[in-house]
Amino acid sequence: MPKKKQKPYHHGDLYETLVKAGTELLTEEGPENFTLRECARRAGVSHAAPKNHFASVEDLLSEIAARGFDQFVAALDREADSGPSQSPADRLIAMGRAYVAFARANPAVYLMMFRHAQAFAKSEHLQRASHAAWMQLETAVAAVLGPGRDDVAPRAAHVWALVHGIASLIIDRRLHPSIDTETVIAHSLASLPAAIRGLGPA
Amino acid sequence: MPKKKQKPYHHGDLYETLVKAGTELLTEEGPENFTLRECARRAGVSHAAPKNHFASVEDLLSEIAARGFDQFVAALDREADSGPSQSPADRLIAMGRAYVAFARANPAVYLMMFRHAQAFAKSEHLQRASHAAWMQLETAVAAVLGPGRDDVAPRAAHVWALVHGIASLIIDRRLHPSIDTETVIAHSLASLPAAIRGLGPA
DNA sequence: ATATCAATTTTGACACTGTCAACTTAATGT
DNA sequence: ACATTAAGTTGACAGTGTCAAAATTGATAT
Repeated sequence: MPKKKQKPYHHGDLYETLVKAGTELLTEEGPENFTLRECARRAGVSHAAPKNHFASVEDLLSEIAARGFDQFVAALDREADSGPSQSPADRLIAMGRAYVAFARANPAVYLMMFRHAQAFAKSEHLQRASHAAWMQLETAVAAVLGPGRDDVAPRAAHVWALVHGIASLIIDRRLHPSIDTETVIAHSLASLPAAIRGLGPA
Repeated sequence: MPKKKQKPYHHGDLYETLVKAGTELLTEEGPENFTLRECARRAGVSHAAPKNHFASVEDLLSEIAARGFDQFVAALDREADSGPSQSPADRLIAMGRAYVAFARANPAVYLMMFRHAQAFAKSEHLQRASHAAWMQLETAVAAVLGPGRDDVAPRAAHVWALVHGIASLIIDRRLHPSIDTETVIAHSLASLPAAIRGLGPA
């Protein structure tokens, strides 16, 4: 668990500086080239200085991921209500579009946000922020389903899986270049409301 | 590009031994703890011996991923025709179930199969095997859609995104423990045929 | 104001890693 | 039989995360 921000001593505010430098390094050089020592270099301190604020490199990445979730939730909230229509289905689709857009705009941070569970267990901030994102999704899905449904959670998981899958395939460049990304996003999201409502007792 | 398998010299067949040792190391210790030197150790050779067969650690991982794709395609083919029904929709759902099952059974290898695009460009085997998996999916989706559709590719991408998303969320333990995994899989896959067919000119 | 004290940072070290060059060993072809 | 080439070993280099000890800095108490 990273220490809480204290009063600035020598450096000023190394904790925040490291988070900022780390985020920049991550987005500029990619997750593969992320290095704690390079973060320290960019922050202008020695290689072992981060130890006082982050017990390990994982802790720094967890904090970066947690802040990614904060921005993520804010972005989805913003976009959900920005469209012309206000129907729950349209809101859900708008959120899905914002979800994928966020992932494409911040691929490296997005990857950190959805890494192995191990990092999640150790960071309170990350757990909290991640939970907030889930609640946001569950609420939107519940609105589409209407009252009296007992399967909100699995349906929300369905939505999450689809948008997460689209985002992941795009980020990792798994889709063949001949496939139009925007079409995939539009078609897939459009089918979502009907898909989660279910098609009767078939 | 890794060299082709030759006749055994000193070791016997180090190429194959390294692939096997690497796969075991990957599944036993996870991607984070994968090390070329540990592969060499397990193969009983010196730390630099792999250099003769794999120019870099990425090349070994690419070969492991390529073989994962081979098994993957075989497993999906097997499962697609194993069910009682033979309708295209049921076949697609069976393939989806097999997809997720494979990912859960081989999480580490699965991750390597869908990692950075960079590795894909360098390995012919990986490119070929990955392409075969895509063709397999496109064929199954085309059967569900029926003839005369010009949107097979984006619909196939939709299917891929959903199953990849489900598999990824499960592997990374992102779903809350209170959510029943099997229900999510069953519900999500069940909605797939109707979702990709589209719901008419709504 | 000065001395104390604790938080912060630096220095140096350790055990790792991937990769490379040079050397040694083994197998093959002629 | 011997030269050639492939395969494996040894040793090195730069770089990493983490740790312990030392040094430095700012705040605090006297």
